[in-house]
Amino acid sequence: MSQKDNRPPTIYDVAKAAGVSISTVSRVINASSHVSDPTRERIQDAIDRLGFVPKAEARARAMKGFSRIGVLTPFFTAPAFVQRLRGIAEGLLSTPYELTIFAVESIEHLNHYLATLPLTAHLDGLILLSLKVNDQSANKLKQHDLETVLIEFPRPDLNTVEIDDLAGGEMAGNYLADKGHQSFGFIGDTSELREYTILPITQRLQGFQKALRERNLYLPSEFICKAEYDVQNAEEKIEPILKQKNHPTAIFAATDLQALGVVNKARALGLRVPEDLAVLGFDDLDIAGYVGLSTIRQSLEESGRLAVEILLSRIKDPDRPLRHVRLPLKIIERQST
Amino acid sequence: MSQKDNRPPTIYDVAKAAGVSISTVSRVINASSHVSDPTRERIQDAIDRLGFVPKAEARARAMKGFSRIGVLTPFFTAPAFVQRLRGIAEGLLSTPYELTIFAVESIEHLNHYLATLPLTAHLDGLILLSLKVNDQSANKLKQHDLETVLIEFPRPDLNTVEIDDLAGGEMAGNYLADKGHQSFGFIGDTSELREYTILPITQRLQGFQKALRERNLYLPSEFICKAEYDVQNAEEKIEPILKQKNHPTAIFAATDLQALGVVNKARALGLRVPEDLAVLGFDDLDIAGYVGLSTIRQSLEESGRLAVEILLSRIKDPDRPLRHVRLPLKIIERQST
DNA sequence: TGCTTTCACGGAAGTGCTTTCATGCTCATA
DNA sequence: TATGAGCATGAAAGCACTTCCGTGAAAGCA
Repeated sequence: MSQKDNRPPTIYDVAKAAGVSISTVSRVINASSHVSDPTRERIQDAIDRLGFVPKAEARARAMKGFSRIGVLTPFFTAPAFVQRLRGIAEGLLSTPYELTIFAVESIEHLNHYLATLPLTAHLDGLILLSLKVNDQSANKLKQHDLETVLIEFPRPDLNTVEIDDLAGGEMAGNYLADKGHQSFGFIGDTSELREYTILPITQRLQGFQKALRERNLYLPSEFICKAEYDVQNAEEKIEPILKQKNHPTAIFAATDLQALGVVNKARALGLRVPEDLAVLGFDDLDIAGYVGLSTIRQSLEESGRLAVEILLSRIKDPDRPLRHVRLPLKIIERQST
Repeated sequence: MSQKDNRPPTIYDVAKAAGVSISTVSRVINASSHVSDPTRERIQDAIDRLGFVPKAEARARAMKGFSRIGVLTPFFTAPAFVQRLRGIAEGLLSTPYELTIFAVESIEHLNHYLATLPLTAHLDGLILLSLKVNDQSANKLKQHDLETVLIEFPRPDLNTVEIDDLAGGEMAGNYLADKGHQSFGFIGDTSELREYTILPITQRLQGFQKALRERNLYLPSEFICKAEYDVQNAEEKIEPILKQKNHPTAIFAATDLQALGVVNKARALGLRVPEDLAVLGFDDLDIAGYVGLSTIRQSLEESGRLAVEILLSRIKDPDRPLRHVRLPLKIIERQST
């Protein structure tokens, strides 16, 4: 019995017990591969037998960062956030970084997070999804050297991943006009509910109007409609418009969920989609593919992956310049137009 | 400028700034005597100025009462996991607990997590989503006193939240038979792809068959169909069945995504849903509501909330007995049946 | 004045871990 | 047969501290 008195076992004891070097033990404790199965097993065995627990303090010392990246997200009720999150998780998959999610549910909550996370959360990096960052918070982040990437919120002094909502609106207008439509409608969501998120429907609408205007087409204000970000509410709000005898023949919805509501209601009213009514969404959620909705793809997963990429590259080398990536948009034509 | 870039200051930085050796700084930090007053003051000054916090201490503090709960999930590609996660996040919202997500992508990966997380992750609790836990891993969890809740995997020695898939299948059978159907089909997913997850379609199928048998109805094996967990693949796989002249009039899909594929394909083939073909799904994903799919609700969010509740109550009082909750299922009738 | 104490302080050796680099090994390729 | 690619492994160099030991100078005592 070569037990070291009654002191807690160290990695050396484990190594000796398993007949390997401490490096190899460290490898099996951490995710690293490059350890053969039999060896790994022997080591696991020794760990269990000795009741070895790595001392957190020693680890902290030896390790560079915390291996933690945090994501601040409006409470993920919306599919768009989920898909972005998926991209983030995917990007982090082959890295040693942990993914910790902080759900934001009010603007105070957000600002509280932004004030305290850099100090107490022990993060190497932070990604914010569609959240407003004011000057004060931004300074705090920079002051504490917490690398940050903003998705879907512009800020010259922080890394950002954005899309061009105005251009997206224009694409929609041009696309529908090219299809020969003459009368249009728009449905967007009322984002006033949440002051801390931004859902830039206004810009999408402006782009849409701009494209139409340039072709001498017109979007009547009575065909502009706002609804909550939700299928059912969109169904209700669009109903009076679709019931008019000369309803628009093409509707651009600022989000896929609302586009789906429009399609549902149209069908329920006996309108054929796309023959009687073309519907174009925005986002390209998974669900758009499932139900054959034409839409403008904004590469949600990609935005997450990209944010991770930017974050990790800056963590690795803080001297890299800030990046402001604008993701391309693309019309995905399916069966609703 | 002798600034150490952006890295947090170390004891060396303080020593240099105060013009002393690190030993002396260490003495000051640890309140040891044998330091002259002027020197002590100079050092304190430097400490304050640099905002020095001993790293190990910081780490230890961070990990002390961790307030961290981890979720192991098959890489959240499937909406069902997302909804469970949503329930978990919701349950954690008003608590001081952080939510850290560990995405599992292979069985080795899972077992590695199970072997090392109890040691190094500093978690107060762990929730596993639809993941297989073997005896060895379970022992490890218990041995390290890591409170654990399993969702959708049965184990008498750990807390569990489950549903009764067999009963769910029976509900489907009874429901469709009550509607007067005489000929049935089934589509389920091939979960062989991922040995680490469990998608208990077999039981759903068995329950379905059982209910039908008890009414002297029959599910022909040529109408049992397996597809990947995916809308498009379901569309493809169900096509030959729907094309037969006496195709079934009711199809039970073991998951909503596949149900949706069936509905899509049926419509594409000119069949009316539900007049010519009734389709019943399983899960009640958000999307089921969006597209009017009848389904069997398994309260995905609720499973997450419940898991959190169980976990927190056991963390608070480890003497509470293990819990094995079985969530009720409910038929949600919409437009596809 | 000479000698021991005392005490502030620096040097350097641990501490328990991670990580980089070097090495030998086995296969597959030229 | 030479070559190298890939991988499991060990040796050793950190990491950010603590602590032990030793030194020189001031202080105390005769």
